[in-house]
Amino acid sequence: MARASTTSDAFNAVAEPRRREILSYLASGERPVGDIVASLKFDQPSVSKHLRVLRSVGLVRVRCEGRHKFYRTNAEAIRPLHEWAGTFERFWQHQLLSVKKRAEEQMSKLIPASDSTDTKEKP
Amino acid sequence: MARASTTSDAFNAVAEPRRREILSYLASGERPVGDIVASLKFDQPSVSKHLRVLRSVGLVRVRCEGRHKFYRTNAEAIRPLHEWAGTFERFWQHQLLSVKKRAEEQMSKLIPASDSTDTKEKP
DNA sequence: TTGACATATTCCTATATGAGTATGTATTGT
DNA sequence: ACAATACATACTCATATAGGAATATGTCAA
Repeated sequence: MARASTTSDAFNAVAEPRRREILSYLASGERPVGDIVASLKFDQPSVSKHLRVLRSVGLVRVRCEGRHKFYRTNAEAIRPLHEWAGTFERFWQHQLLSVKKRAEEQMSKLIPASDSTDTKEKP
Repeated sequence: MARASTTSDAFNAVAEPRRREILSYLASGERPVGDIVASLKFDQPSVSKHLRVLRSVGLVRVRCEGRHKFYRTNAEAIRPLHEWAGTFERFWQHQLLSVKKRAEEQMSKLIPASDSTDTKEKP
């Protein structure tokens, strides 16, 4: 089996760095395609194709006005990603604590008289 | 050009659903490969290959002990993903507010006498 | 209508999968 | 030494890109 389609979900869609750039660019407000091309310096067909992928998974929305199409990021669609990653937050916090604790233990070995915290000594 | 390698960064690595499952499974503590195979019901070679991808981008760590290899999720490596998605948080909050406001405006149209907030009327 | 402008689509190609199967490599127990 | 156990790697195959070039579609303006 090949890799899952880029249009299969937000995870696959944002795996492409240029699509992430486009999302960031469009986050603060809608812009016509030409602005993306001019600002990010990608080929126009490339931008169109990336937008198609992003649109297919709901990461961007379009508003047509004459010959312009205004795209904007649909931040809501990024939330599942944020939440999935967030389920690991307590683990990396735990890891940081462990690292801190080990560092402090090393400290106490090197400077046995000192406490492992940076609390001022009581005079 | 083809799609970027799955081993090019965490974004590409977690695009694969099975790899996300493995990461979640290994988040709470280290497990031997056999446990992953037994619990998630993937083929053993498939698990090994996914672990290889995850390891190459630092999403998992290994500890070898005899003929067992204990893998664990390195949550720290998921943080950049969480933070990237987090940069959109204020936008989706803004979107939710807009939706709420529009809904309330609709409400006031339907029930002109009522205020757009749920504040009790002063008697 | 005709031309200019803004976007989208098509065609091509090199490359990278992921699943399945078979096989290789350590390491342990007897 | 030998068999069993635990993982990793190699091979094949169907499929999905992403970029580049060329072209198509749609809309406005004179």
